[in-house]
Amino acid sequence: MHVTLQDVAKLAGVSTKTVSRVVNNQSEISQATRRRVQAAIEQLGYRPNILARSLVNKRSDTLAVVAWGLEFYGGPPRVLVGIEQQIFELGYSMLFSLLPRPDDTNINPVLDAFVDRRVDGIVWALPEIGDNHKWVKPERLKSLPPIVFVSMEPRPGLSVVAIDNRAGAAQAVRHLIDQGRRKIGVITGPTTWWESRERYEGWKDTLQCAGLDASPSLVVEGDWSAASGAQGIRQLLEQRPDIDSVFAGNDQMALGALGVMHSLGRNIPGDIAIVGFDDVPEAGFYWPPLTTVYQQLTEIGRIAVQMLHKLIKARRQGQDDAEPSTILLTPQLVVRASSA
Amino acid sequence: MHVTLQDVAKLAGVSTKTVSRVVNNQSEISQATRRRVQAAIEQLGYRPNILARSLVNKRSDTLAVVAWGLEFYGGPPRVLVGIEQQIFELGYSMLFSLLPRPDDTNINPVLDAFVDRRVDGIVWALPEIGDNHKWVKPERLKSLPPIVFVSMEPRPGLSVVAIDNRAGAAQAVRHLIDQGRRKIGVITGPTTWWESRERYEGWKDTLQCAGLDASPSLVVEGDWSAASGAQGIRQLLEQRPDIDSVFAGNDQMALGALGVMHSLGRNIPGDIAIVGFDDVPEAGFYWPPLTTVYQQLTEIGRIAVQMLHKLIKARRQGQDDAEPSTILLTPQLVVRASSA
DNA sequence: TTGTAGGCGTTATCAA
DNA sequence: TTGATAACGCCTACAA
Repeated sequence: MHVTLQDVAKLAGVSTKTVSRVVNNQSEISQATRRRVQAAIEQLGYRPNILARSLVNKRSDTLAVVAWGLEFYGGPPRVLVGIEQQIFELGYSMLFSLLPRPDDTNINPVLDAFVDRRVDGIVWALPEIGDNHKWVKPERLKSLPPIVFVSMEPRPGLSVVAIDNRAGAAQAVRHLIDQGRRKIGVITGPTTWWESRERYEGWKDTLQCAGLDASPSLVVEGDWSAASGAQGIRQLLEQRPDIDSVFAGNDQMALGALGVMHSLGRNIPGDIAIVGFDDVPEAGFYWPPLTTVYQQLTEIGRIAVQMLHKLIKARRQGQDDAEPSTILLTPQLVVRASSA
Repeated sequence: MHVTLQDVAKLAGVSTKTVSRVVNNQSEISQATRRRVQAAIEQLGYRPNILARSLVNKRSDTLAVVAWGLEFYGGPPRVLVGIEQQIFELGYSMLFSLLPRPDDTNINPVLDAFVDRRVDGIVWALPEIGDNHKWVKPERLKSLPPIVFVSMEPRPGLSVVAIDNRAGAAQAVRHLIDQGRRKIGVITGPTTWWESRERYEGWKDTLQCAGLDASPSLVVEGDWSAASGAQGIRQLLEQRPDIDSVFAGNDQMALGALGVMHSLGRNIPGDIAIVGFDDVPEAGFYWPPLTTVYQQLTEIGRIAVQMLHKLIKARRQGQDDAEPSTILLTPQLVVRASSA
């Protein structure tokens, strides 16, 4: 079926090892034979069997990636693009898996599939929700290739890349305060999500430091969807008719809030200022254009793969796993008309 | 490093072949030895090396997927989710690649990487743009595993799954006509895109059949972005101040158009009705909620993989490639306030 | 029911 | 500079 080294060797009148050397640009080979072999390779359309190579080399040059939620909002795809680009640029292939649910704790089948295929490393790009990180234990990690976690709460001994959600939320709230707002409500994502809690804490800390009200009546919980944002702001207005601004945990919920304001005939930002989080590509075209917090998600993906690459190289050199590190990127506020 | 069949065999006091039988649930084995072997497997934490297995079986149980544009709009991620789910459910692993540019004609490195890894099949999930399908020739395909194309113009001899964009656009325009609109402009995607041309043709055919104006002054070309939608409607209003509605080639461009209408103080749908295409999750929360065309993108992904699976099985049984087929899914109009 | 021998396609070792 | 031989981990054929 497929052309093999043997076929090429036979045609070129050399040994398989010689062909192998040509294929891998190894050591010195006489120009003459090299050319002869190369001609044979092209004539036969030879392509090396990476599986066989991996078997003997004990490395698959493949990285595994686990993700979730590509279809629901804009974040995961952007992270994935960064991951894929960096994987490709480093010469790896990418094995890809989605979890059916983000808080799935039944992750062993996924991990086993990766191990069975002898991937060189794993990028775990799932949000931290509830207990879904509990499987990460030293004894389990020992039987796995190096792993880098994306968007998980940093923990000693683990390699983690994440956005500093707290700092991002603080920027957003600080901006509202600077605009003269004093009654600042918040629509959080699900409190089971670490990222969501961080954004909430950023809201709370900033208000408290400024000596402003951060009481529970200013807080409602959404589920990231625009519908929950709409529901959320209705509830907020009921609890606290005096609010002058709202910080939403993501752009979708902010969008839902905008819609409710329109249908109530309220003016934005005149009556109420609204700020989101994420800076989805459309945010600048919402009505009014949405002030939000831009996250370097593609960069996060790239950095995660770079870290992983280092861990892999380190383990190969017998360094008993290079010191794991944590990288937190600080997002950037993007001011638009919904708040100014 | 890794536990092998040999290790298990030694511990259980049997031959490697016996262990292999247990691992693969093969033929009859005495309960006694089976249990003994299984105990050894668990004790050692044995995991089969799929690479070695693939080498001898001449099948990797891996499907390759090529995509593009995950970060720009909502379509590709939804297709990808369907692809991944179906791949997983059929017991394959998924090798994943993104192209840096969708109209890249330099696809040989990508294909080679797949062939080198002996993938069992390929899902080519790239939009058809310009000449980017020209590499698909019988002689090239012969040296490749089975391929299914997603969102490409159907061609004899190829397996293609796509949305019937023309029918979708026709539904949208027909709806506008039914609402009493008579001067219906269109903001198309890039005309280099097959999908975009199809939607344009749907617009044109429907208007012509209804005896309405479909002249070039009613047409502007965007690039799928919200910004181009904004630019597009400005240009349309200049060319044809008399338009009473606009069909946008996707939801992003429709969103851009909505924004311009707001800033001009025009009423939607009173002054101008607007219809999009895609039904992104947020479309129902745009202001006003956007009438648009829902595409079964996840379904497209699943169907593509199912077709691929059949092609693979057929080729294994020596059927000289099962008859390739084309599947066109008809999208569904979703009526919201922007047009009614 | 179980085991032995051989090979899948590649690379490393070590000798020529 | 080249080549024979032995792995890598698994599975199939054929025996026992």
